[in-house]
Amino acid sequence: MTTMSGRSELGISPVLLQAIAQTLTSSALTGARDSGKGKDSPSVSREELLSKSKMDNSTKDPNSASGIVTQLLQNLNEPIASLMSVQKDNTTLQSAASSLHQTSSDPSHSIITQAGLSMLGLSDNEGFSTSGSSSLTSVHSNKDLQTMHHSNMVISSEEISNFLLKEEPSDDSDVPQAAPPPSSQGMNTDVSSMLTALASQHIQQSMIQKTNKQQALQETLSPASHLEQSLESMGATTVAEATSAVSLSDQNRSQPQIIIYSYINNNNGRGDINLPVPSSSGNDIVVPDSEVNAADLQRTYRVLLHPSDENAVESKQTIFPPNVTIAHSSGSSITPVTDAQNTQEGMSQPCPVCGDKVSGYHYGIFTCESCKGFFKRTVQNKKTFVCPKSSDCDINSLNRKKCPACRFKRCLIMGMKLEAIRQDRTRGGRSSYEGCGSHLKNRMTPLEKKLKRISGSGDGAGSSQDIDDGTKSHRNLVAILNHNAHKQTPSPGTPQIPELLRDIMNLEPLLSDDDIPTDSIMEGPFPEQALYSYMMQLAELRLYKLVRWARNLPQFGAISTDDQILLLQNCWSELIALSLCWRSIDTPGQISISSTHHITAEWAQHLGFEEVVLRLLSITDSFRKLYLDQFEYVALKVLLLISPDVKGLKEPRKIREFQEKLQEALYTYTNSHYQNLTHKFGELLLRLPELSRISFMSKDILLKSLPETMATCGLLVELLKGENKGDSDLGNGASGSGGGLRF
DNA sequence: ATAGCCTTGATA
DNA sequence: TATCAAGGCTAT
Repeated sequence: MTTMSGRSELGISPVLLQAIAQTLTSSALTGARDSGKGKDSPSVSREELLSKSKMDNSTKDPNSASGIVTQLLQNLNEPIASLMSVQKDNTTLQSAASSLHQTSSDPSHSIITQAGLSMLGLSDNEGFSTSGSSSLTSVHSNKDLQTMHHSNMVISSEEISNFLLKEEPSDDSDVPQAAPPPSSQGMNTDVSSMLTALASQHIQQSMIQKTNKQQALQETLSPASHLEQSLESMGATTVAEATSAVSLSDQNRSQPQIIIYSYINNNNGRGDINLPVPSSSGNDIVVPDSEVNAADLQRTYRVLLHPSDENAVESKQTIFPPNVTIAHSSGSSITPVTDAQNTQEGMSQPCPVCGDKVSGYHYGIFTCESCKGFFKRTVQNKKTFVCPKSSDCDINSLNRKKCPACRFKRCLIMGMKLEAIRQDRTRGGRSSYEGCGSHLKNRMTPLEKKLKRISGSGDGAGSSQDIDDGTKSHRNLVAILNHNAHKQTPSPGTPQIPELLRDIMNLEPLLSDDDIPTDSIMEGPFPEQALYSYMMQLAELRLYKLVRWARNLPQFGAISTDDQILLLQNCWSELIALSLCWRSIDTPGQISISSTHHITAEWAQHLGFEEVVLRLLSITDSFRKLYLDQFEYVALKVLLLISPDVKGLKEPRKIREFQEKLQEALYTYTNSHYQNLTHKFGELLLRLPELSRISFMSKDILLKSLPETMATCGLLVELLKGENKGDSDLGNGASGSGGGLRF
């Protein structure tokens, strides 16, 4: 019934229109690297829109879509405008602080909502502490606090403290004096230090609660309650990977530190921990045969990895043991670790490949002497191995000779680096491949040392900009598989990647979280309320990025604006769900909502959305087993967007054509790159309906936990309400202003 | 082929 | 100059 443009039919809300109008008319490629194509989108300039709209106003129904666009374009002082600016200046705190007043006062309510947001990938990618997340902790560095100190705050400290104290009036007394981070000394009257102090207390409390719960649960799963014991009991080998703490002074922006444990489990039991490789499909990892030299192997590896290196945040390389609480003595910080400690830690762990005694840092990880030699021989001599079984052999120091295929696979999974093998075989010297010294990258400042001393625990192993180093498991496997396919295709040189896919890939930087502010209140633990408010702001930002990304997609600009809007309305949550899966591809058992935050099913259960997380985990598993790679991932995203069957499209045919091109590109790519995975293309497409189900469930949860006070602000809320419009007439009626989206 | 030990050489 | 992560050598 909604086949024509115009507000009465489309029912596009002003907020969404404004958002889209802004993003569609702004110089959209800012922040993106040159796509090389310079494809200027055919959309009209803002001036054009404005002048056109003026005419429209005088001659047409002011309720027409373009009329509304005009109004919105002329009236840019809405919340959206300020949100847009958050990316560029430091008013984040201001926005967040002002939102504090709007937040529901029901803490549990907010927790759920916040978690829901996180699940949808709407939280910040870096530096946020979803308070109480058991997988990680955050630290306040001196720098963070200074940044906070200098932030442009418009809200008074009194206001914030009143708010916070009002939220949790009685709890504070229960908390043992969780001192504010020592680095806050001298600023005790600041808002920042006050927030930090409060945050410490809050987070400590929730950590205590969660630890108890998780321990209880964990003990039902395994008799051990401690990390090491637990992993050992599962037959797992632990390895301290990336045991480097953040060298905050070396970074432009600080990140919370996280404890990273790479682990592997041979039991494959209950889906708790899985090898990030298929065990059922029987796809052996086969090292290139003797016609292919090591240089080829490495070249392939690089070719595949290069594009997403730009966008490293998309694929996390850390694996957290699920269902494990990492205990630390203080709720507010973990401890920087010295080089010596890192080395010591690495040396004291068993070899991650076979469990033997570690002899040193070899090819990117700490391994034993034999696995070092094995990896070297294998790569240098271009060995080809095929597992006689199902590619999931157990590898230990006793049987490691039995199956070199699985041993080598495990080397790669654990993060041994092909590029560490020197092609020229020169001896001596230091290597320079990326991550070669990731265990030595800590240079603690005196203040960090102080922090460490005070927090007094040495179990923290952080990772900074090298977060992507180490276990490049999925990528490595994909690289090898890909290489194997190339071997069969005697076409030398770079693999053919359809231009369309390459163009799409070039837009990925638009979705990166690089420009999301990481310095201010969201650093470190923070009370749920403020965190939630701030996350709402970030949620908005991510949705804007989505719009901007879509707008720059090849051919998307040729679609009429109304159709663009419909398509975006239709798929935004699926896109977020899919990106969550991609983020989580290397964290089996966990959904990585950001580079630093991971949700286990258990935690999700605690917060009431276990079902969604389980489904996400399941679909992520299947992507992993299918060796989904980055080109396929971006193609799937666009396929989600370009769906000609959306109701109300003006030009479904045009959209269908685009869809067909895309489908063909993906088909070509997948079939040529994965010749031994003949079912891959179809399997990938078959995941999309499930993604829709997941996103529907997520939206439902989010909507139900949406505080009343948030009812009027933001694109996210607009979209959510639009979803709900059909069932309950939440929005305003036929001609209300700023109501829900109607379809 | 494996794995323990040796040699090398750029870097801190 | 000490370190340490590369490659080399060789008994098994």
